[in-house]
This record gives sequence, structure tokens and C-alpha cells, in this order.
Amino acid sequence: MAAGRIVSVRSFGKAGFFVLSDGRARIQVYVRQDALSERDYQLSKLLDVGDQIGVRGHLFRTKTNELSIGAASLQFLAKCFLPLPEKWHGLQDVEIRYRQRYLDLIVNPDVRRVFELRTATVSAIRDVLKGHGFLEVETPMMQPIAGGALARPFVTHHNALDMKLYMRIAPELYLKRLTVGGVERVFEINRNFRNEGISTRHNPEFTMLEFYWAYVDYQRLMTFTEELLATVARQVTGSTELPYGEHTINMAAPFRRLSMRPAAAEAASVRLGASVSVDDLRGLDTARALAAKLGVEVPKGSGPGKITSLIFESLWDTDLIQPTFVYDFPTEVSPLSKQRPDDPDTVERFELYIGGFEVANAFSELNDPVEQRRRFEEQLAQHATGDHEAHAMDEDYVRALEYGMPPAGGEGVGIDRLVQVLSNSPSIRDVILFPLMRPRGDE
RNA sequence: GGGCGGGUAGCUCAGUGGUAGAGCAGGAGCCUUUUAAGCUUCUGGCCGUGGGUUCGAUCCCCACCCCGCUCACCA
Repeated sequence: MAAGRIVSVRSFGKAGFFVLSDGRARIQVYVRQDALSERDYQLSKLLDVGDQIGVRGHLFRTKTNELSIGAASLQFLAKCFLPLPEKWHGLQDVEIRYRQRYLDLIVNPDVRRVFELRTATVSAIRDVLKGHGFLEVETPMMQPIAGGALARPFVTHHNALDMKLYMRIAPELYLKRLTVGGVERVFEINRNFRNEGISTRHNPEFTMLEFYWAYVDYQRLMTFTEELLATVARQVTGSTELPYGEHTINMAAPFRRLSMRPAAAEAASVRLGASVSVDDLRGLDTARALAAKLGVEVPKGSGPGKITSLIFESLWDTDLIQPTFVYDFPTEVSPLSKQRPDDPDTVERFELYIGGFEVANAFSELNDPVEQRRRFEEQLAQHATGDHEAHAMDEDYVRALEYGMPPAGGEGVGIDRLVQVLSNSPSIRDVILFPLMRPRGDE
């Protein structure tokens, strides 16, 4: 007994073959007049590609050794009224593939595999985290203050309370409140929403893993991240060698490590053919001059830290194909990270790049309420100069820190982007079942 | 938002300033082990939308819509 959709028909007068798909596997069905009732035989002649049928019969191999069901009876289940895309070229038009994903799934078997891989990835991550004693939680998606990241939020309104609400841009501040509450290992895998551009690496809603781990710092997170990603890659793809476009990405530990300021200075030296020092990046005037020479646009009000990060991204970003930790960020661009004890202008933070884009962001969490308040105030000042992405003040979060938050390392991992790397998908839309599209007139 | 490319049959794609083409899909016919089955035959189109140039526009020009890539913003 089998049931599924007819994806191919080859018929010869009084006999024929159907290929039946259950969405994952395919099997051939052999029908012949003398093996079926007259009614089922007449039915078989009316069937089209796309119809859903059930088949009863015995398994056998044809003379070409194709495993087949010799049909003894047929059951008609559903009609496909609209013609399916062509069998050989499949469905190529990406607009239809994304807007009508069901067609994409019917016609292009690899699509199903990508989404199975996505689910396997999330399961593997959960297994690793649970194995380390992390508690999975859910925190608010709708927040009165959109905190935990620097991004523009979606705004909505609650009628009964007559209040402005934001779709969250990150769960960070809620998860850290939980560490204050004694949940020393905690994580969430869920959607974030950011009201920003759409590209091959950005969808307005995307899935993020965030985890917080009390009593470890960012160094420990680096080794843990190596272990996590290598394990996930092995479990999901069977290997730590991943084809990605023209490259082969090696997900085995250890990953490359680049300290941001020296790496930016070095690349700038090469680019300009003149010696650039880390100190040039630390001074406002020298950093500005350097950005100008490199053709890097600097928004008004940017300090040397912001300029350094912009210079780094313009010089390195897309070259970081192999997994690379970029670490030790300027404090100015990291309002929630803990400073290095030996250098208050630098925080214990890293971003992990794979395939030329950022996949993870992590730091030793700032748990000093006085310093946190000062950072928020600094952000408010930047907001006043027109930076829409500056972080808002969150009084309750500061109050939570005043109760004493254990030192902790925290990390966010972009699940969609990680799945892009694992599944060799050039666009984030290839790993999101229903990516956001502008509605058309008929929808 | 800027730049570049694209939009022709249900799907994959050709093509031309003068009545619009192929393959697959669909209809009819033949065929009882095929696997992109085969053969015969038929059907199928506001050539993205709206203006303009022209005797005539699917083609040339302008605007707009949608998609992709890319830059900017960001993860």
C-alpha cells in the first residue's frame, strides 16, 4: 500500500508506469489492464501528473531493475487541476519558487533536503546545548523597549493597554535577566525582527540562537563555538568539509583568530602601501583621516571605535570565507560587552565569520550596572545625533544588574546563515520556507 | 534608496519594426516493462502595465510595477 502524488506518467495503451512521490521518496507504480478491475483501469487512463492516488499491490523489480509496485487496485485521492511545472527543467523562476513554495517542494527534490537539513541543524544545536546543561526558554517577542542589539525595530500597538510595542530585535536582555535569576545556562532559538534592508543575507524575520553561560568568558565561548559548529556540521552533513560555492569550508577546530585593530591596521597598510598603526585607529583625527584615504564613509558623530569597525569591515568582511573569529572590538560599538581589564577602549567580544559573512556574535557580558548605565547614556547621546540604531535606555535591565549578575559569556548565532553554509545555499531565501516578498496585485 | 540585469504559452526558453516560435505540459489517436518512453495530430499568447515615436511596436523611447544581483544599512 502506498499513497502520494503522481510526478511522472509513462503510458502505453493497455499498461503504463506512474512515479509516485510522498514528498521525500519516490516509487514506480506499474499498471496493466489485466491486473486491475475495469473501473481502476479506466481511472488509470484519466490520471494526470500532479494527482494524488493510493495504490495496493505487490513489490517487484522490472526488467530494468526498478523497484515497482505492481498495482492490484487504485484509489483516487485528489485532483491536480493546475498544470505542474515542467519535469525536466523543473521550476527555475525564483519568484514563483519563493511565492509558491509548495510548487518548489513538489518539483525540486533538493529543496526538501535543505529544509530537512535546517531542522536537523536546530536539533543538533539543541542536543549539544542540553548536553551542557542549558535550559531552553522563550522570552517576549513583543517588547516595550527593543533592546539587545543595534537595529531598527518594527513598531506595533497594543489596544487594550494603549501602548507602543516593538517586535524584538534580540532576546538578549531578557535572557540575561534570567542569569540574574540564577538560570546559569540558558538559551533560546527563536525569531528576531529587524526593520531593515532585504538581501541574500537578510530577511526581516530571522532565527537566532542566543545562549548565556555564567562563569565563562569570551575565550571559552570561542572554543565552545568551534566544538558546537564542528559537531553540528558532522552530524548534519557527515563531514566538517563543506562545499560552499567555489570554496570548501573547513569547520574543524581550531578556527582562525584575528584581533580587530591589528587586522584592520595591517590590511590598511597593505591597501595604502604605507605603514598604518593600531594607534592611528585609536585617535579620532587619525582614524578619520585613514577612513578618508580608504574611501570608507563615516557617519557624523562616529568615534574612533566606530570608524575602526567600519574600516575593518570594508577591508576584510567578504574575504573571511574560512571560519574566523574577529575579536577585541572597540567599546564604542559594543554597549553590552565587558571591557578588557587592561584596556577600557576594548571589549571582550568576537564575531564569527564564515563564507564571507557574520554568523555569530559573542562577548563577555557587561555585568557592572554603573558602567552599563554609562554605556546606555552614551548610546542616547548617539541617538540624539541621528543614529536610529543606537540602543535605548532600559532602566529595568540596569536594575536587574544592580541585584548582581554573575559574570557570563553570551552568544548569538544566526541560524539561517549557518544553514546557508551547511546547505551550500547562496541566498537566505533558500533556507527560509516563505521569505518576505512584496505582495503582488492578485495576492 | 542607488547601480546593473531580467519579465514572450502552465513550465524551460528562442525570436522579429510588418498576422508570434520550439521543447515539455494539456486534448485526440496508436502502443502490455518504461524511466526526459516513442510516433501522428490538435490546442494553447493583452510578448509585465501605461504612455509616446511610427502607416504599423512584442521589438525603439519614457514612466511605472514585479523579480534577481550588487552597493548602502544590518545579523
